[in-house]
Amino acid sequence: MDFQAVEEKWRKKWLESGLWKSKAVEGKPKFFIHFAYPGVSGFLHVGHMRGYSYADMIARYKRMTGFNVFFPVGVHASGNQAIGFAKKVNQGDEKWINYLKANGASDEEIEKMKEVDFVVRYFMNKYKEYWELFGFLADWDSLACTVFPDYNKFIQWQFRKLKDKGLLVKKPYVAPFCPNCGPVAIDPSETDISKGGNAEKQEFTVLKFDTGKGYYLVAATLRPETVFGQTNLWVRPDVEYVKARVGNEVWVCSKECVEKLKLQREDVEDTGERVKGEELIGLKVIAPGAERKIIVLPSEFVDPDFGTGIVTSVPSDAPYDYQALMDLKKNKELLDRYGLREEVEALEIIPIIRSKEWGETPAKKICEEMGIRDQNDPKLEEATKVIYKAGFHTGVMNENCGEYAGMKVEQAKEMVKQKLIQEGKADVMYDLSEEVICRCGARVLLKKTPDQWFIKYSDKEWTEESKKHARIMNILPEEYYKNMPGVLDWFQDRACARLGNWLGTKLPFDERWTIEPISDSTLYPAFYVVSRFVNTGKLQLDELTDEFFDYVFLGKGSAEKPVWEEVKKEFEYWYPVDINLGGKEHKTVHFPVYVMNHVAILKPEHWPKGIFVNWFVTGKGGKISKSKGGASASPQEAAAKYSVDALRFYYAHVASPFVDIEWREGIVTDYKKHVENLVSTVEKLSSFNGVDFGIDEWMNARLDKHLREYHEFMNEYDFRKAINSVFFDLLKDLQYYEKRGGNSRKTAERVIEVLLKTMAPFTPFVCEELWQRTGHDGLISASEIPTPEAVNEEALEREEIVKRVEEGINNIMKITRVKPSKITLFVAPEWKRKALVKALELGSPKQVMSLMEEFKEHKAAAKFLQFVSKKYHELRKPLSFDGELKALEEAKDYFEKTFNAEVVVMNAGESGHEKALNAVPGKPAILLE
RNA sequence: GCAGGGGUAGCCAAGCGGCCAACGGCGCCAGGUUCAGGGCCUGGUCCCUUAGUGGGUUCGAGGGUUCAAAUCCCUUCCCCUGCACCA
Repeated sequence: MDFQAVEEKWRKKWLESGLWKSKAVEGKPKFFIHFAYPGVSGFLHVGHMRGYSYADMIARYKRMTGFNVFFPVGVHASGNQAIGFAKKVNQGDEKWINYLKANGASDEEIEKMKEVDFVVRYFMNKYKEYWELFGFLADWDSLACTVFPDYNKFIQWQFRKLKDKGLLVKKPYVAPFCPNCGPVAIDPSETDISKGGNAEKQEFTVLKFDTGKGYYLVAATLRPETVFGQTNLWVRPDVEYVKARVGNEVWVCSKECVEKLKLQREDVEDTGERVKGEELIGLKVIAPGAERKIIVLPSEFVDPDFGTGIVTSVPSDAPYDYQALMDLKKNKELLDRYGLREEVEALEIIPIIRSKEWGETPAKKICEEMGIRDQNDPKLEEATKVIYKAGFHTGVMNENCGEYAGMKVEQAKEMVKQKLIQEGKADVMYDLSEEVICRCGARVLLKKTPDQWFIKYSDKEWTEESKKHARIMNILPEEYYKNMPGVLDWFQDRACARLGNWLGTKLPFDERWTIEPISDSTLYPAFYVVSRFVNTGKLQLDELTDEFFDYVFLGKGSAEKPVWEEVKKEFEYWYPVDINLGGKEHKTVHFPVYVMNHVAILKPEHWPKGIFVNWFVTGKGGKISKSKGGASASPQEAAAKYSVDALRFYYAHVASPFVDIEWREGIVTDYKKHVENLVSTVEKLSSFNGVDFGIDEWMNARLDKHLREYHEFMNEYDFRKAINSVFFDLLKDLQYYEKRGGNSRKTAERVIEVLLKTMAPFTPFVCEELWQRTGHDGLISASEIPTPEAVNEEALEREEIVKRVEEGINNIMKITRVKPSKITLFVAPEWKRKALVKALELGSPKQVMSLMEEFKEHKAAAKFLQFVSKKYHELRKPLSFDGELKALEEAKDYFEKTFNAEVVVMNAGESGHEKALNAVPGKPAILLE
């Protein structure tokens, strides 16, 4: 079969059919599903298609089981990604342009991508193409984009609602900031930045050391509790330090530090005075907390770009300090130059914290253990981490730490810091743990915004209400359901808007601010209903007033135009959302705010009903990155290579949606074979032309069983199990059916119907094609999946007996290497059945042997009851003697043909043969001769 | 650190109190198929035993609950993910 041609054909037919269009139908059950729309972030790869495909599968299944389905899609373009892309094209960034070309962008398109608007439209259309390629029956009329004016109006309405409810607050905030681009996000995927994705914002305690000369030396530390062990200060002799006015004090620190401080507080001013590090050496200053005079010493490891450029030395607990001190003590020449020999030689380590593992002078211990060479040894970084961690969790403050003596470091840390700040001996500053460079090339620093807008997710009542609702939601997987209340509790206020030039919606009451990408994507499923009306020209942009949204979403006011009424009806029909599907990356970001915003703004009957979280497709050893990903994992290439059906089949079946899967070409190839197998199976079935006989009863019972299981599993969205039943198990059954001589046309037709319809949600193209080829009219996608008849359990059990006998004969033949000419099957006599039933009624194997009394007249009674007792939990109520006999008699021809031997069936009770005693109800004894 | 998830046979991966020596796939072994193009089918794949429905040792490690544990509880080791102006 030419899969690509078939796909093309049905894509077109589906589009023409309008099956994807959604309209409220009074009285018909509805199903609203969507996935968290992708951000404009480059081309997608096969990994992204996994989750999206799940949404389409569910939508298709629901559509084929009597639901009216709404499956809208959208694109998220807020933020600065598209801006960045346009900038790259403008700059002629070769890497980026090659990437665009490799993914099929034409020269004209690339030229046009100098415009941000075009970038957005280009990728939006691209994403839509992927979805169409994969056969989605999505409501294309509802397509929404977060930077389009209609969407903006909706978001502005939403933010006015939040503000009215007092859920927007302003407070100071410190965040990464680029001097050119404004606020940036630091995350490992490095969307906004080009370097430093793993940097963390750290809060330093700035210790102020009084020089007695009208200015302070300042040192930043992450370990304020170690102030008691300070022995000296470190400065770099070659660095020129700055005297800066901070409030009404004068601080001495590095130039870089002044720049950072300026971003974090308003009262910083460079006095223009400079002081060389050298000049500070030998100075005596008062160490805050320790309250004693310590000396300023030279060192090499101090980085003017980190902290304040001056370091307080705690050689007991800081490996760098310890090593620098040791180095200095050895360096007589240097000491003599500064005339510090005596004082430095007299410096002693002051133990202040003790821990089980590292004792009282951890820095010394670890430096010795790790064999640190000198203060420039890179291993010091690691040593510092180890000691910091151990000290923080297991450390206890020593007696020489005043009121903190005996206290755990974990506790003391914060208390010491607070006290120092209170007493005016310390302050706070923020710095990044490593260098961060913006996409534009500038250095990213931390900046304080005094009046940052936040959404007040910390609100107690709101959180509680949301948690309460989450409990009645259908959240998959189960672990996430259990986790959701915790996530909602953990979710604190979120900065929701940023200054500067970003794509997105302006805050309606303060247009300097652009709403940040997460915050403008919380209530948007509601907007899909509206966007359909806008896209089809039934609503004009200027009609999207607050009154309109109030009326449609909240039922407030009255319809100014008839179309308002219509939109409202649609909204009320489709809402709430049945499933919001998204990747696991949304677990602690999008989903909680999605729930909370619904709870805050909409009526309870419109709060979301379900969340479905899917995991990723990874490359070898990591994520397939869409920005770095090659064309090999592109949806188009994969589709051409394996067929879309094979890919969808792969997603649905290869593993649970709730685990990561590794993209392996060989595995996908297997699924392509399975699709081919589906085709050939249906072709074969079409040629069946016989009539029903015994085995058809079994085949039909199996079909019913598979159908029943299929629907059960699909209701839990367990695609893998559903497919196992209705595809893999069914094909096995079919093989067996043929082996047993089945060839009924009627049965074959039923198999075809069940197979194609149940598989249609997963492999829609090939099912549609085969449906047509087997002479059916209409779209299979628009048909109903059959529901099962009552399963004929007895027919199933009869065949199980036949299978057991066949297996038994094979076993015995193999072991004995006997090729029998006569096979005798001994059917367990009636009394054994009676005994078995009675035993099962006892409910436990314990008392089984007490039945001995009743059956003692039978020679095999003891042996049989022992067997029953032992296998108690495996045994089930047996078929009647006649039923078993019938099964074997019917299969007699089959056995004779298979084993080429005479087959005799008889009542074990009427045979004197020793083997006959082994007969068990449902499992005849076998004699080969 | 805080929060969450996980460790199952050579590998991937189901199972989550009895029907489990443990689904399925890959790999490997044997056999079949007038079979040559990343085929298909049958059987085997922890050890032993055997005219089949039997025994022993397994599900990171160590304890415990139970008539019964891969499955529940405790302790312990190891791995992964998230931690917020990122979608």
